[in-house]
Amino acid sequence: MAQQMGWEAVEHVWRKGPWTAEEDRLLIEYVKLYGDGRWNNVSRLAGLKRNGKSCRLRWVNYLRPDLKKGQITPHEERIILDLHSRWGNRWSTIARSLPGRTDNEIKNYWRTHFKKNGKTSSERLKKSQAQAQARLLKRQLFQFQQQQQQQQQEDHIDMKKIMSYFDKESDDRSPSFTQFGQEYPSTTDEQGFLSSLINGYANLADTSNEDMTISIWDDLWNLDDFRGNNRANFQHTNFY
DNA sequence: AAACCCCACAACCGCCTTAAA
DNA sequence: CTTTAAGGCGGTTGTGGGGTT
Repeated sequence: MAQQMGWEAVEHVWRKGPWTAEEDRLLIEYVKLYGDGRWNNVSRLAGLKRNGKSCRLRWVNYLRPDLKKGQITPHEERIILDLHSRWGNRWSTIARSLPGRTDNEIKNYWRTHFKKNGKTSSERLKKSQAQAQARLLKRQLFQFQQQQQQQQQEDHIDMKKIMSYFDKESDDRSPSFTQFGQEYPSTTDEQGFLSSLINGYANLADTSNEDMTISIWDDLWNLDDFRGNNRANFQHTNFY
């Protein structure tokens, strides 16, 4: 074909589509011999008619031995929801918190289980997002409280003060971190993040759907854990 | 039985960043 | 400093299997 058209210089017509067992075997063999990397060498050294990108993707998303097989667990799902509420579609960032899961897997999971639900039931999606947001906010507030308690209790800050701030009907909700004490979060990014959480709480508190609000906060109390060793304290911490 | 639809996930594409030459 | 190859990332599409009509 190439010769017929005078394209002798064309070296490869890369194979595309689903990988065969034989191709997988060749790729695994290549990684055994040369390590993972230099993916553009695979076709030459392993005899695979796949381009480097395709090989890398196949290895990273499917063949890597440290991949976790099987369904996403409820615990992993909560992590995905939490982190997605924090980071948005930064799938690789989210994947770093889920050992053995790939960004592609998490991305697909999110799209099929949550984004799709939004099409058929926007309420369900909103609730899911609100749940994740509320969960994250609560965690942050709890951690904040813990930190403050460790810092010599000099400011006598407690969560009731914070929550009374949130509960104000005032429009004056622009968060001022000095109200919560000093130096948390420590970076500008984190300050922005916590600021958004505070606004998020305000939105939750403003929701007109009382059932949804109750449901969201009910769910919070039923979390298995967000970190096992904090659970007991967490359950006895009244954030209202 | 066959046509159609839906879902889950694998794979590709294009763009961006990084590192090496 | 510039160029280029390689890798990484997020969005999108393709594919196969199972269920429904």
